[in-house]
Amino acid sequence: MEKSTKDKILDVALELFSQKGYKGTSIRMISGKVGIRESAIYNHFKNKEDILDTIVSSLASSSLSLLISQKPINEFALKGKSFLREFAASFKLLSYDNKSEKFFRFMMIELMQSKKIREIFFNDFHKSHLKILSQAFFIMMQEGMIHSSDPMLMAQEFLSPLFFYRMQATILRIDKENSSQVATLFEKHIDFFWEMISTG
Amino acid sequence: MEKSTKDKILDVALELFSQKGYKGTSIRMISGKVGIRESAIYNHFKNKEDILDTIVSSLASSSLSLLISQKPINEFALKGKSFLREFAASFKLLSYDNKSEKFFRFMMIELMQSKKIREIFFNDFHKSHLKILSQAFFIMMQEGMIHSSDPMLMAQEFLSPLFFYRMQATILRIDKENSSQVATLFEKHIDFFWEMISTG
DNA sequence: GTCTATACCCTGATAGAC
DNA sequence: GTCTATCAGGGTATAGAC
Repeated sequence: MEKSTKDKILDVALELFSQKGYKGTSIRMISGKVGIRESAIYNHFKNKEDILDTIVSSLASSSLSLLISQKPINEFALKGKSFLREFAASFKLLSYDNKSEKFFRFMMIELMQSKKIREIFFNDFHKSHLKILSQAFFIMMQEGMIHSSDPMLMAQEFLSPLFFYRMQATILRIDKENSSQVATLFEKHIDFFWEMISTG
Repeated sequence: MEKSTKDKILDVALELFSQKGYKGTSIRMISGKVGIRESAIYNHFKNKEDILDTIVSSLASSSLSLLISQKPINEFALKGKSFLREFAASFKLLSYDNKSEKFFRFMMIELMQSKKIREIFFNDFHKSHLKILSQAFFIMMQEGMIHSSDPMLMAQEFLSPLFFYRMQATILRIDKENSSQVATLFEKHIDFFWEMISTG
């Protein structure tokens, strides 16, 4: 199965967008890497923005929240520390998934420049994670598994390091520097956090 | 005291760089906002990159670490929670300082695109904060003020939310949305964190 | 679906008059 | 120190042949 030209364009565009941002990537560069002329791009996409929109709408909704929100949250929350471990593992895995990683890099570049990306970041990315986590912490509190506190604050406090460690790992890997030390922080975060909140 | 043309150029350039990034800002836009012709820019700076370098070298070293590393770290660390409160307050204040805020936005845009900015982020920004915090936590552990743990991990766990909350506040303010809810997170973070680590 | 050719705009930068 | 004039290069996009 050969990849269609359209898919090749999308792959190359995501690659370049994640390295140089939207404005820093030219139709010329995309077509050159795909192996066609600039004008041939316009047989597949209306214009440059159309390429971007296609990529964004296919990658915007976080695969993490989809993964978890399949079943009712109770089943997960009652697993306590294991739930947090699984959540963090999914989060960490995303930074090793090729497309997710590239989209994350692109999102970071555009976050301060594009309102559309900011909305995706908050709605699809951030809020959906906070919702799952705060619900889970609420249940854990009810069950007496963890100390009582504001579940939403706890969710923020739990999620922030995961985001920051992912960002650090991404940055280090750009320069092909060793990111294994940062990678261990994901697991250490779980141990540290659980140690602090658990009633055990 | 009138501002010199050179300073006007630097101010306008930082403003635009923080909104559109380095590549997205043209000499024409800068000169236009300053009120001179493109060519007049070159009487003050060798080229576009020279403008950037001047800005970066004047804003790179975080004012926060300078503020704190004046005195030996012991004096601060022994204050326990108050030290953390002061640290977070300085961190929060930076996001309300006009130039610091603009430089932060610029740094976020360029983090995935420029190796130079990545080095500044890690060396001037991140590592210096981690060093201060880990030293402070180490002292607090010795004094029995907080539970024993890995001081560097604790520093990472303490700093990550501060960074993430600052980033959220910055993003919200771009769209002129209400950031007061995020602003309270800085203080809540201190209470939450201290509650967890203190032996009291 | 891809090509050549072309239109037109924006970019950073320089030369030389004032 | 600022201006006008000018340049080469790269940007998006379209028309029309194959």
